[in-house]
Amino acid sequence: MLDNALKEIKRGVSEIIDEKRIVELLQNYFEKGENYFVKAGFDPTAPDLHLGHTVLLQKMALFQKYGGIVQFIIGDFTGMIGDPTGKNETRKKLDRDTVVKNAKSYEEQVFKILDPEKTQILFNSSWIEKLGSSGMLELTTTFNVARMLEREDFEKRYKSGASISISEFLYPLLQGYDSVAIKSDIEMGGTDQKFNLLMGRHLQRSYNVGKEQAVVMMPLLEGLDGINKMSKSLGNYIGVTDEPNDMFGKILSVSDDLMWRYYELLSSMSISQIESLKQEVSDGVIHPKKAKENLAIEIVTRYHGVDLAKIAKNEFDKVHSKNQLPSDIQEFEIQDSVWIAQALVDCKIEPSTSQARRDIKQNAVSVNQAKISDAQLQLEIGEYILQVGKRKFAKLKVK
RNA sequence: GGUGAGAUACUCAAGUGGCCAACGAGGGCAGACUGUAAAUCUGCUGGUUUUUACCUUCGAAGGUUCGAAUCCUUCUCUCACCA
Repeated sequence: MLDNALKEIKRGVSEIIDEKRIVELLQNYFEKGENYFVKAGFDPTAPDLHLGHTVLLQKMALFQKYGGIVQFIIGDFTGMIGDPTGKNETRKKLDRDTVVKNAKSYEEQVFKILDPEKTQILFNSSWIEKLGSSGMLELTTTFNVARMLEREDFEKRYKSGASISISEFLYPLLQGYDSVAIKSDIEMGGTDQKFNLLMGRHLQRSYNVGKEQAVVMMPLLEGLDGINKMSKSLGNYIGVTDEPNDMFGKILSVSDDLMWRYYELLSSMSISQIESLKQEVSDGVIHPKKAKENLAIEIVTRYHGVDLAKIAKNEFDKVHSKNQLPSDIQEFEIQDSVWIAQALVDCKIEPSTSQARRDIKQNAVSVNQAKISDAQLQLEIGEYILQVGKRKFAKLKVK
């Protein structure tokens, strides 16, 4: 029982610090039914979760299955500083309404994975603001600059002479102080958070909390490009609120290699099942596309339900495999006859008439399923299906 | 505080009076090929129904010039070295 739980927990993790402690917690749960706290911190802005975040969330959900109470911390105070990356400037404090609104939005997304019954949503301003200036000062005495500079990001910037703001030193300290305030038993985060996560242990010791949190680090999921980590700013992400069709298409567009990575970190299939699937694919028994489809269905089902997932699959086959039109095309209406390039812009499938001209020249534009080559074409009164490339469609009615 | 260097399109980065809507790379888009991809090859990548043309763009504002991303002045911001 315990062995199995531990094995499940260790799946896909990149590093665990103080595994003994986790075993202890699990043991207490199995023997005495005791719960424990699992902490994870999130930025208060833009609650737009993508599958990269869900790697962490799914692991948190697993802890919930084995007695963990998740402490979901919204860093509304630390958000003002911003996690040091060198680029972040001090940000404005979000007003209460915005914070509350963002928190709501987090809940909607997060509870697709986490069990609401076993989740506490907490705001770190509620205890950090109580610290006051003397408390803050006390906090700074627990650590020294030399060690702070060990943090990879600081070290690089220090060596290269780039600027490091004093306030940035406060970020790891305050985030670590969260662990003191809420007495977490385990803290979870991405591998890039190692320094901050360890800070929690350090501060729990300094403040005599009576326990030191174990740390579980999850790898950063690669984005659709297969190279960079998944992030919104790089545009290589699959959002948990993406439409079923988009979500399905994005997963299917992932490379074959990356597919296995996604299987490991996102699928609920066991490692051994994945291994045998992998074998079957390399033996040619199962087509890689089939394997990818199954993954896509599993993930879309998780966020949208089985019915929409099936529809998304059919839709994808229709458009990409059979080259038919999607069933749901946006419709537009225009008065009088229009120039084709202008029509494409008006239907929002081209950004400018210049771009439209180029695409027509490149044989990328179809009207009613037939490629066109005349950039001067006028659309007279009637109904048209316009298409640019493989993915952009619009239905146009000219009156 | 002093001295020096720099700011060019989505990003990096050439260009130092006209041949510049601006080399090159990455990214993106499109075509071919596919399994949906990836890889590969090819084309495009500021805007505009004057498309072998016109308009706007090289940190900002002025100026010199027939002509400025390029020269001059001021300003803003970044960076380096010294104190």
